[in-house]
Amino acid sequence: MNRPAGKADPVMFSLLEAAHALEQRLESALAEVGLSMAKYGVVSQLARAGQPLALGELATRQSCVRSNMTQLIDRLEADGLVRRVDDPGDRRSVRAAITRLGEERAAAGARAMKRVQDDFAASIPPRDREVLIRMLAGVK
Amino acid sequence: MNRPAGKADPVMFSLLEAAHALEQRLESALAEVGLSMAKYGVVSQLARAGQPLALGELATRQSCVRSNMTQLIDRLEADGLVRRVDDPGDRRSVRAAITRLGEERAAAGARAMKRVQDDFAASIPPRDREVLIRMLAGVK
DNA sequence: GCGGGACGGTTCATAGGTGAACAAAATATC
DNA sequence: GATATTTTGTTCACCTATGAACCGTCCCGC
Repeated sequence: MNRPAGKADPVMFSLLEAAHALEQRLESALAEVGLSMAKYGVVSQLARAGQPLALGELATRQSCVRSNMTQLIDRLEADGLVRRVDDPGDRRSVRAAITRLGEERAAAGARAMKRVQDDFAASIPPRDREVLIRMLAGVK
Repeated sequence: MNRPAGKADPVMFSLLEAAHALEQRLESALAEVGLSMAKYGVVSQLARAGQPLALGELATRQSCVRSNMTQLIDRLEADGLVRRVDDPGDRRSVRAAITRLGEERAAAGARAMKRVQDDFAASIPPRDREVLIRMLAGVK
């Protein structure tokens, strides 16, 4: 994202840089199957749910605001990965239904994610794993 | 950023979540002095440089593309924290000069950053510090 | 000296994110 | 049952970021 620069304590910035590098790797792995992190989040959520989900529900699950989900679903709909469907039980609500193509992309995306993840796991010495988990939990 | 969700390996996502939480804390600490991470990066760079810097140079230092710096400087100029000045030696070049107000904000931003940083450092057991540094370096 | 790159900044389209304001619909509350 | 409140999605304005296209300027090689 940016270079806060300066001498500063290197640990915090190392953490931010490492996370950023990791995000870049995930983004480019997903890009190969025509997805972004944001889009993958939604289609994988829908694929796992096995049924259409309300936009507000999706926003909650992806921890973002509703207006963001509106736009994201606009783009996913334009990509043909998702369809907006009415909720017969609540006329305010709009639900997102995954398409066949969306399911295929979600599956391909999951494989791409797994490759990066395995790669990452392999770069962490098993001995250090617990230490890392413990420290990261403390940051939240 | 988003919730990749699923069971998945928790370590990678813990790292991403921790970094995200940290970024949020930095953003809100800076927001109290009217800055964002992006803006702080530029004004602190200029304050440290002690002289106007070319936009391309700033973009390189902040690791972003030049078009992004153009817009960021637009906003900083609107905020009155920075001024565009000509480079007498190269008529293509545009340099950013920090204003008095910009210097004040940079200083206030640095204090805000330091608070978060100290807070973060305190949450890392000194014993684990080296382990964390080593692992994060391996992720790059 | 001049023609062709290389370089520097801007503009535009696109993507992803936020928060405020809004209309329509669903619920409470009385 | 009529009124007030909450909830839902959208729209809008804004911020940050990228990459392509563009234009003016600089500089190199000939």
